[in-house]
Amino acid sequence: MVKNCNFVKKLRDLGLRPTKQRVKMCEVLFNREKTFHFTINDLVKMISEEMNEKISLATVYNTVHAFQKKGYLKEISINSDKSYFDTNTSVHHHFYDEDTHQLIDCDENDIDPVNIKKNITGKKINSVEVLVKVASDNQTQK
Amino acid sequence: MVKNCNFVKKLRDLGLRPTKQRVKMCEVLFNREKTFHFTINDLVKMISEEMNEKISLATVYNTVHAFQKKGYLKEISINSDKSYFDTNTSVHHHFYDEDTHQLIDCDENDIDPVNIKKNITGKKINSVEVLVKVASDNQTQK
DNA sequence: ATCTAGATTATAATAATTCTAAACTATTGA
DNA sequence: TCAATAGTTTAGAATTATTATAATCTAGAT
Repeated sequence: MVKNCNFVKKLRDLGLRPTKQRVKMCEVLFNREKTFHFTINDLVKMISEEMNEKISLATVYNTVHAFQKKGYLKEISINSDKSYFDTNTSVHHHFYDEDTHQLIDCDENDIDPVNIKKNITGKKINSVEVLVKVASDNQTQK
Repeated sequence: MVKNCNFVKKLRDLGLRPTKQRVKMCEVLFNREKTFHFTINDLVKMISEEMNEKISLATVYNTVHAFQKKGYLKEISINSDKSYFDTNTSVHHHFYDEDTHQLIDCDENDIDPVNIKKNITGKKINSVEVLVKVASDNQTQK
């Protein structure tokens, strides 16, 4: 458990002003045992459930993007009508359940390191993401 | 090069009525040497350039989704404001250039097979996609 | 305490996609 | 061959996620 004052420090270290909205969002996102996945909509709901006052939608977007840019959140590559974010910023991969639209973390034991043998001149690799799409075994392919 | 009549047969085999819109879209998508990536918007442009009459946007969406469902097109998992499709339906992976927003195919020599050691009970693996995000080497991380 | 750059906010704007319901057409079978 | 019909196409409206705007507010510096 990280205390509020630590979020203030953390935000300062990232070069972000520790406004009360940002600190609150840190609490909601990072003050927990386990990392998790969320959409902006999920987050807005979580915030309104844990708060008296609300945070404007625009601020939620701005702050999530600011956190992402600073490497404090990760965006996950799924083709979806909405964006998914992950509070687990370590290198790891995902299963995506096409029936329930749920994301499941892989840990390092689930997938062997991916060996990239191609490289593109003048470009550096920023990330390597594996997405394993799964669906119910018994249903016909939809 | 596949001739039109073959697209008619192909569509029938897939259980899709060979309407003139669908045949036209087959020509635009599959009547070429190389596979390629596109967004709906790209495709609409390509169609209008290659045709006198236009195909309604709704039909383009419907048909792309029908082709995808039948395995005649693949959707690529990128987080983006728009969906990317691929006429190459074989198992292969992608580089994504974050500077230019271009997708580049990997062939089987570029990335070793991904070894998935986890399995989720009752679920079967539908696809395994690797996305390698690259960006200019000399620029500061944005 | 005051100033100011950076943040927050409500709302409008944008853009991709889906929905709707009417018109159209490929196929079936009489 | 032709009418019936189920499946398609269509224009436009509706929906949804996201971004832009511009006024107000505030954290941090002086």
